[in-house]
Amino acid sequence: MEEISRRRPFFSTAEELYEEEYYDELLPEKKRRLTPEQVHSLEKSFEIENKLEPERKTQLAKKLGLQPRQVAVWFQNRRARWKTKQLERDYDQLKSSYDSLVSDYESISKENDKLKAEVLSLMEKMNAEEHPAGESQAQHASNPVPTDTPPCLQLTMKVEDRQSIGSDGSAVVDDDGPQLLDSGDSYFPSSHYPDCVVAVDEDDGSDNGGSYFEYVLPVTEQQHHDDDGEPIGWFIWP
DNA sequence: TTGTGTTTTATTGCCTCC
DNA sequence: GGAGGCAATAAAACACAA
Repeated sequence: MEEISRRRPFFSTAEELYEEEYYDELLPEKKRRLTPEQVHSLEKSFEIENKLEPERKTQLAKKLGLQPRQVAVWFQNRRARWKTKQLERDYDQLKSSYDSLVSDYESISKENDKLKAEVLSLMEKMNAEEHPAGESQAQHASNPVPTDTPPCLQLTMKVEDRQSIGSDGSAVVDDDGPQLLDSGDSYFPSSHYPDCVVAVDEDDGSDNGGSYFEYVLPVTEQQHHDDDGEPIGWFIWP
């Protein structure tokens, strides 16, 4: 390349080794740090343009009293340092974005849990109003699901049971219950429960790769249907 | 003073572009 | 095929604690 060969010859005699002038002159192979002025000038030039055209390289080298090769090497190393710093900056930025997303997710998740609890409590309250205490105490004691509970509500309870016993995400809602017919995105066998609307949470957070029924709710006569007559949208509670 | 970690300068080898 | 860029690496220079 353009580098002038400045390799130091082997010293043949001790005299040569100790000859001050000779040593100083022929030692450039030994690394010399650039002066602060040289570095400052190179930095300024780098700020303007981090790539070096041959003409600029020659000019800079002449101006700073360096070999063009040294200038080229300095730019090379400077680009490498810049790249490293840039990677660190990118990493920090991504990390803070990620942290912020996690925080958002956590607060939304809490809000979601709160709303779920609210829905369940309202459902229980409604159930209690429909079936006042004492109406069928014995039955309630032995079976938490009243026989006259609408099919949708019964299924809801089964689903809750499935969740509470820590199912591993099997596609079967209940061993004795209806097998799931839908091989698509939802596990809900809607053909078995034509009067129900299902709110499905696609990701239950358990990483089991499946969906489960958050809520299964009966639909009133004011329900909305799509063109095929299937119930759509959220339920309207009676 | 010395051992050790970091920074800076320089080399090597490979790759791409003209 | 030569020039120049980059990644990996070596080695000198430097900083700093013990």
